[in-house]
Amino acid sequence: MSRNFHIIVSSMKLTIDHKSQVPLHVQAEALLRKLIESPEYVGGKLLPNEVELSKELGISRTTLRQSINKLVYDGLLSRKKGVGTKVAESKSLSSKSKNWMSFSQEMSARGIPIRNFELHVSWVYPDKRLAGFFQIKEDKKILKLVRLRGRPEGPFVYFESYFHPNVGLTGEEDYKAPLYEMLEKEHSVVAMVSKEEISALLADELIASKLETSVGSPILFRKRFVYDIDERPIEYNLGFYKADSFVYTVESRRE
Amino acid sequence: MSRNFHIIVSSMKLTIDHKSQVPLHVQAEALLRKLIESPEYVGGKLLPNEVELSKELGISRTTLRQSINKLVYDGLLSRKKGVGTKVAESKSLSSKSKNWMSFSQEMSARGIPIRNFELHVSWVYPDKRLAGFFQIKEDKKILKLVRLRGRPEGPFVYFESYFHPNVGLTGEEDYKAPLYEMLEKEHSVVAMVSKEEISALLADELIASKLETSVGSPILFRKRFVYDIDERPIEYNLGFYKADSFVYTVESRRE
DNA sequence: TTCTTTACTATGTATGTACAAATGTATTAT
DNA sequence: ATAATACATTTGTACATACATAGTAAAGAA
Repeated sequence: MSRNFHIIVSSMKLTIDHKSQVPLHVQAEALLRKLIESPEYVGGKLLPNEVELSKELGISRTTLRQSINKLVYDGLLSRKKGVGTKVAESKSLSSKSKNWMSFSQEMSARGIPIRNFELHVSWVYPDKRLAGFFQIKEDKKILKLVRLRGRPEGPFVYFESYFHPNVGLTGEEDYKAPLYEMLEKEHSVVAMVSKEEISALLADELIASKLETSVGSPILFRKRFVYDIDERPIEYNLGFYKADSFVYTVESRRE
Repeated sequence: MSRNFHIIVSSMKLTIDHKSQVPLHVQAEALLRKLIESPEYVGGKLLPNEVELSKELGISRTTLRQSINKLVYDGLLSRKKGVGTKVAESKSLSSKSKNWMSFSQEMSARGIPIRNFELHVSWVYPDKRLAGFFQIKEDKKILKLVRLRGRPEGPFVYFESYFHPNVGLTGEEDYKAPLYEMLEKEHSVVAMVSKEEISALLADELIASKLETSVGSPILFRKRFVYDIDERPIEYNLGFYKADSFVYTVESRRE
């Protein structure tokens, strides 16, 4: 007989599916992430102890600890020997940070009219890096979207985007409209988490010609990894910004 | 009979002491940190596999994995199933905005030793921009802090900081310690909000010479405005990062 | 050759177990 | 009352073990 392992918090039922392909410690981590959002625990109440919780979820204490460790490392939980585990007081400000916007939203928020200079849609084989990010095989084609956008006077950003096959894009969509809105309405894909890496580099010939600048001019380079609510990868995005016409802003607040 | 567990790399003998009070996984982590600094492994050579290595060190595979996991999380190692573990190619540093950390905290969290190459403290008249930000008159001197910091091998960031007079800095403080902690403890000033503008530029002569790179190389430029709990300005900070050794990361989550 | 199958290697996932150490609480002795 | 002691609780450390899965390479079939 197959039991159904779960935990109920704020009349919300969080379960672990032992038949799922998703590793148990990943499921447990996702579950804990939701758990610690609930008002019951943000107040500083201790979580159920590890032995209890592992029993409730039907996983071993070792596996559970694997998940907890990650959250501790991320600064979401804090533990004390002999006491217990609770939501960290300085619960990261990531959730509060408001920089979750699509390009068009970012621009219109600044009052800048957008123009699309180029737009190419194609199906390509992922390289190792992409296949790794999307967790797919390299012989499975994915949608590639290349966009050159900017102000009426001229382009200032060159995008290269790749999308996970499961997102269900056909390549026939209207890519002039805000992308994430379209994904949500037409494909029921909700972009939830975005991880970005920002660095600087010099324009090579391709980038320089696209952005109508000279080789060796400074470029703000942004890699963006977008995930849905279950931390599944949706989009891999490379953005090359002309540094003299774009500034990336971040606002963070300690809690 | 007590065996002596160790590993030899670059004629350096790294050992694990089973009689020590320090937990084995902590010792193993420290050992691996040294190990992966050696030229043998930075080249991309695979580390000994987990089963072998755990035997050599006289610890269980589980314990060893605990150490490796942490280094993977810190971005120092990368693993591939069926292949092995090696030093991550882009062993470049990154800054996680979500944790609201000072430079030294960011670095020490990643196990990177910091070195201060230069440190200059002076009192200067603010220019218009600074006076405007701090809401003070231009004839009121403010504290200027210039720092050149980086890894033992060489500097990778050049900071220019200015502080509001009301913060109460005398210029005699210990600026090698984490700055915001010191402000909080000794001057009861709590940094709360940080607004950052990130862009790219080319190294000019000053920056190039300080960062030991060439004129025209790509620099990640970060302006940082720091405010206290009442939104009063505390610090104005300019950071010039060598782009090839620093990546700025942002993680955001929609609510 | 070229493709397929097979074997091997290394990491990934998961469990069960045992004892250590820190903390808080209840009990007892002074 | 106060201090010392004992006990229960909870996380921390550590091990042995088993099987799953991805990647690589060698052997075999077309």
